[in-house]
Amino acid sequence: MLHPMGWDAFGMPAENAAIERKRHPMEWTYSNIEQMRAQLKQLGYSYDWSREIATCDASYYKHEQAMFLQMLERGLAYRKRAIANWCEHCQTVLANEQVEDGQCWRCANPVVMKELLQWFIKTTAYAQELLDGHAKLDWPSSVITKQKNWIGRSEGAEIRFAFDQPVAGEASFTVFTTRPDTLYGVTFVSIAAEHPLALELAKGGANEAEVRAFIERIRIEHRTKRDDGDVDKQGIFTGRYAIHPLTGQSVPIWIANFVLMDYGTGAVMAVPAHDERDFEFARKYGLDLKVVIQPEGVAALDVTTMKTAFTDSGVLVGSGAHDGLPNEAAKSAITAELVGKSVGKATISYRLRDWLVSRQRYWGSPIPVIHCPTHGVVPVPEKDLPVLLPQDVVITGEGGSPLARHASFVNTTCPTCGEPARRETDTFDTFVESSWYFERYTTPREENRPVDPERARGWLPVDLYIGGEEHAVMHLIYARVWHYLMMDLGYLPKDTAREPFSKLVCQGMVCQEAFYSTDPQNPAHKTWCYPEDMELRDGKRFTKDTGLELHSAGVVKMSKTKRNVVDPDEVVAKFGADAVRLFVLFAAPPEGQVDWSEAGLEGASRFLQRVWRLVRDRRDVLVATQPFAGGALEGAARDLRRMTHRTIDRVTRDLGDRMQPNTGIAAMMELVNALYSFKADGEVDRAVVREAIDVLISLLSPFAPHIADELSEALGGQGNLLAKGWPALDADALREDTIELPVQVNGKIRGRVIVAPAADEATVLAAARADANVAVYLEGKALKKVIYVAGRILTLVV
RNA sequence: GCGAGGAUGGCGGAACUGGCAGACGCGCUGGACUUAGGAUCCAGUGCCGUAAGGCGUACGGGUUCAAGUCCCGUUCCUCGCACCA
Repeated sequence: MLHPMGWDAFGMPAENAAIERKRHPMEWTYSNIEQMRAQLKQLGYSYDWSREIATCDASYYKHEQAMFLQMLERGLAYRKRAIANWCEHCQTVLANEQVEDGQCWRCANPVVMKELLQWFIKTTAYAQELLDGHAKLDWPSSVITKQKNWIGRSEGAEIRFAFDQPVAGEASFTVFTTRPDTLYGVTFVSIAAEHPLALELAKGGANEAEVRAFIERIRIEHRTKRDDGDVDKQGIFTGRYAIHPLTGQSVPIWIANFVLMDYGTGAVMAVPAHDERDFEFARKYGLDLKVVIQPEGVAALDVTTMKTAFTDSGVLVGSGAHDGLPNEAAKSAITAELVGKSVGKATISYRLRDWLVSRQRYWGSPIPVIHCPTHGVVPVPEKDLPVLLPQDVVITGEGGSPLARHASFVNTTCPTCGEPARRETDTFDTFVESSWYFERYTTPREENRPVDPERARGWLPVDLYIGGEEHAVMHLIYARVWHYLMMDLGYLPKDTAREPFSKLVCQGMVCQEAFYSTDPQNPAHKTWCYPEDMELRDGKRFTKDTGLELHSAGVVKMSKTKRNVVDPDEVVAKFGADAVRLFVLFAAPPEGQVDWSEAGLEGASRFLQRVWRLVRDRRDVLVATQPFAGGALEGAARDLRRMTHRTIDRVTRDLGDRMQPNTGIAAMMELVNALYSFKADGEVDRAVVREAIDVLISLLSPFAPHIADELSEALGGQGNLLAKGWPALDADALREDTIELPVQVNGKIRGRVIVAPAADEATVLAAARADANVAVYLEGKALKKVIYVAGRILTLVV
């Protein structure tokens, strides 16, 4: 088993700390690692620290630089212009979550959309494989669904429309549609403002200036306002027409703000009678509608009275030879007609975009390319890797990337011609590091390649991957793609498991109620308050320092920002690592959220103390007693031993396939309760108790390793408990002589009878009739039906 | 709007394939021991009822001898996507 730990250490938190605290990201990062490593060790996790990695170490990131160069060579990574959030004041690109109400999170200046040359990895090449791979995965269905939506496969057709006259040398353009069945209902076409031909269409026309202004406005507004969801539909007529590929009619070409350039072909055929967006647009601008699908069994649609587009299924009308066809069948029929006339074809479109991996930031792995005035983009030769991130920089957060101002980093020579050249100053998105760290864990000290292929294949795939559901799409898509890429680039053998994560469990967060106060001068600004800085007055909470009233933000994920955190060092000092571990495991099933509670923690601690006293109070007797070795038992001793072995069974399954440690802990608590109730009387009884306690200690050790080791030693155990192995289940001990069987009459429990577990129906029925209370309900009635589920229930119907 | 998941005592949660709803813990109530108890131990704790008994797994219906579990509809909550043609 491989149970490694490491540090995803590049990225914004360190860079922000550098800006705010005037500390170097490297120093800040490594001091955090030190502290967190100590905390994890204190909690007693069984990590293999010999495999520890930190992604900000050049010995790690140099391999992703090498892999990226391979991708570049094979065309799986490339550079193109793309639109990004840009703060003019800070001269930097912002992530979407750094844009607040259209303003920069740091300087509150407006954020604009700017086109920059950016680096991409071709995730779209794997769109279909990402979907097909889902069949092999034992993952939560919610995660699979999210990935499917993210990838967004849709089947449809590409259809070529000719221009009335060539535009910039082009005779035609192509649209993508999922509704070829509505093709005869096209009354206009819409193209994106970013479409290369958008401006060309208007050139020389009467309203060229207007169209130009419209395009400029939409290009800037387009993305920033998309978050609002409900942006008004806007468009402008280009003055030009397209020729319908089947009817030959002329339809006007519009530019519309809701058409996206980076999906499909950036142009759509508009069928306002059968598409909500086109309907809204057509009504706004007074464009024609044409009905080509009629619903069956209701009044015919009338374009003059329609209040909404008709998007359900029906039968084709006004569609030439296709009239009368159900619209589903018409999709392929019309596509076939298009193919026959060489003006279209069936195609599949995906929402998934290529992965933008460049960031104009300091704290990340440099992208290993050089820009030469003569030779353009030149990869850094592999022998020159890694491109080290320079340490001697000043980070202010303003004026763009510090790397761009670092002369000795930027100024270099072209590997091809040796002339002066400029080094790329963008760094990788941190999702790059997290996309292959699990591969690296298999052989973390390989010097000259990312992994040792044979050994990596041996370890992979990851049998059980545990992570938060927030990684459902981005990380878990990128990591799958990177694994495919490593296989396809030859870093892993061809027979390596194609999917990197077999089973995925999304664990819940640790949560606690968070409180904030608002400044009367500036009510929008929340100041979060630590629990120790609060005081209670008249049932309300106030801050100790400013005296402002506090408001609850509810029970939310612990975060330093919201100050609803607990210091692991403090709780470990107070309750011990074992109690903390036990509490977290007991409070909820793994996928559920844990609400932090001091009372719950005390409960866990109380249980451990109960176990401790159980051993301490009987220590001398226990040490002098050998555990029960087998043989006949009766009465309470037999019951206790059955309980012991049932607990082995339950805990084993709860830690295994069921993956429900909370119920396993409950089982151990029941065993402890039974041990407290048991009165040991005589040698055999004591042997059974000794066995039960030995078992309890072993079962407890994965949950509370420190106390388990301590107790084992107190009872004369030698060495590590782990070496002793897991307790063996004695199936014989589980057997019961008699059971209490509930008896129902007409669906209600009316009595219980004591019978042998395998008693036959006649015996059980006789016993039931003999039960006084059952007899009351059977009195004077004919027995219509008897249902006997052996070992479970007897139901009588009268 | 679309998609996914969920709703069980005062609280966190159990209940494995339809078969005794509420395991275990927290909290609460009473008692014991104690100078003391926020330690420990014992008892109780879904709701109504003195009891017998009745009612109970968001709400309304259905299938079944039997439903927290299966089916249909409704409400609410959480998450994701949100002009993707």
